[in-house]
Amino acid sequence: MSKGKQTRDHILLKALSEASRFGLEGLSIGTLARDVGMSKSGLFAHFGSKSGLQNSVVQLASDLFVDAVFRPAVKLPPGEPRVQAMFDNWIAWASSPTVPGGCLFMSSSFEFDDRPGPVRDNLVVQISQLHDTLKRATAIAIEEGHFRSDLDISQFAFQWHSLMLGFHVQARLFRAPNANNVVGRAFESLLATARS
Amino acid sequence: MSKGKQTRDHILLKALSEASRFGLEGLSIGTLARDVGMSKSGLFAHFGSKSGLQNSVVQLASDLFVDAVFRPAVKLPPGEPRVQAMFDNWIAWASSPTVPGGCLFMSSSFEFDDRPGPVRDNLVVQISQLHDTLKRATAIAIEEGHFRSDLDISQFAFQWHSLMLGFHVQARLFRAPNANNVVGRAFESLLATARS
DNA sequence: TGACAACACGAACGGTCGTGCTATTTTGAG
DNA sequence: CTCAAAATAGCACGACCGTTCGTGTTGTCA
Repeated sequence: MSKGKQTRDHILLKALSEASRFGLEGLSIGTLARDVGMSKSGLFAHFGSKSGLQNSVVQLASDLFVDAVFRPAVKLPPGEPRVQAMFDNWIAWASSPTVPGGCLFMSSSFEFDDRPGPVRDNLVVQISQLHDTLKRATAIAIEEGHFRSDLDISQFAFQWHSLMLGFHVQARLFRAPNANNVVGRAFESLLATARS
Repeated sequence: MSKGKQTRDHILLKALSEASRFGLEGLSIGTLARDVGMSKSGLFAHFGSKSGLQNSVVQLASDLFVDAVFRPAVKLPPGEPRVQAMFDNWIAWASSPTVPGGCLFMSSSFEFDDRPGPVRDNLVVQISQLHDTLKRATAIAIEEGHFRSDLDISQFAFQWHSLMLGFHVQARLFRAPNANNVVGRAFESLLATARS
């Protein structure tokens, strides 16, 4: 890997960490440059603009999310085991030191819902893909006979996604120590209504 | 009402509108002053600091929320009717022109979860009260015999709250036209699991 | 090793940020 | 009508914002 890509990756990892805490808009090129120990202009040249930096962070977040949440899950038997693994991995990812402020897609969903532009567009694409993967996993669980055949897939994915948002609020805003248990029980009861 | 209070209220209403779109941190004293047609320093004097302005906006949001969501609901018969009314009113509030960016507490929960300070503290208090009111309404529905006596109140409130967050994402990020229907069905199915 | 591209730097730009001051205007009570 | 108090404006500040430019330094490959 060339020197440039190495630096770029180093910057982005730090930027993702910052963005998870203070938002994508909270990213500051000057502060970020100081944190990684280089000049503002040197860092800036890697991305061309602030929105370029933000989009790169979103891309990295997406890649790491897939690696941490989805990819390990598909190694398990199809159907409910995969669904359960995706849920568990997602919770674990949201508590990973890579994103000390929690899953970037959770906070960014609210930060950019009313900020038109390329970053918002990119976020919508990435989060839609995420949401679609949830639906696909649900569909497979139906095919495998684990879930009811008349289960509404969109409805299930929506409730699943909602629970993850609720978890974020309990864990990060309220700092509730039992947030993991609460969301776990809620998901289990969601599973119960879905089983055949 | 004195002239000062009048101006203050006018400022805060506009500030709430802005904050619902771009976040409490996205508020800018200069921009806000231009919008309401007064000088930066004149506006500033009303709040003493930016966090003073932010806290005042949170307070206003809380007052208006109670007026729009909770107060009309308690005029209904206690129990499930009130729960249902709170849900409906909350959805309506999130689409009200007063908050063109949606319910402020939804977005602020994610914006300030990692920003220590007086604004975060204030938000935690207000949103906790909100959450407690959900729990109280649930408890009453149990007392009235509408809900199962062994229903876990915290669990119910958590799932309720989560659905509202999910609704925000569907409606505002994805701009899903059927967001109201989706969340409505989800809440109905949540009610179904809670009934005795 | 020499040459060229890739990379990083420092300085500066026009703006906006929140926040102090001091004046001036406006308000409302006696 | 008067006059103190309240409200607003004007101006300036230091800091930081994203961005541009010209120049040096460093890595990469022939």
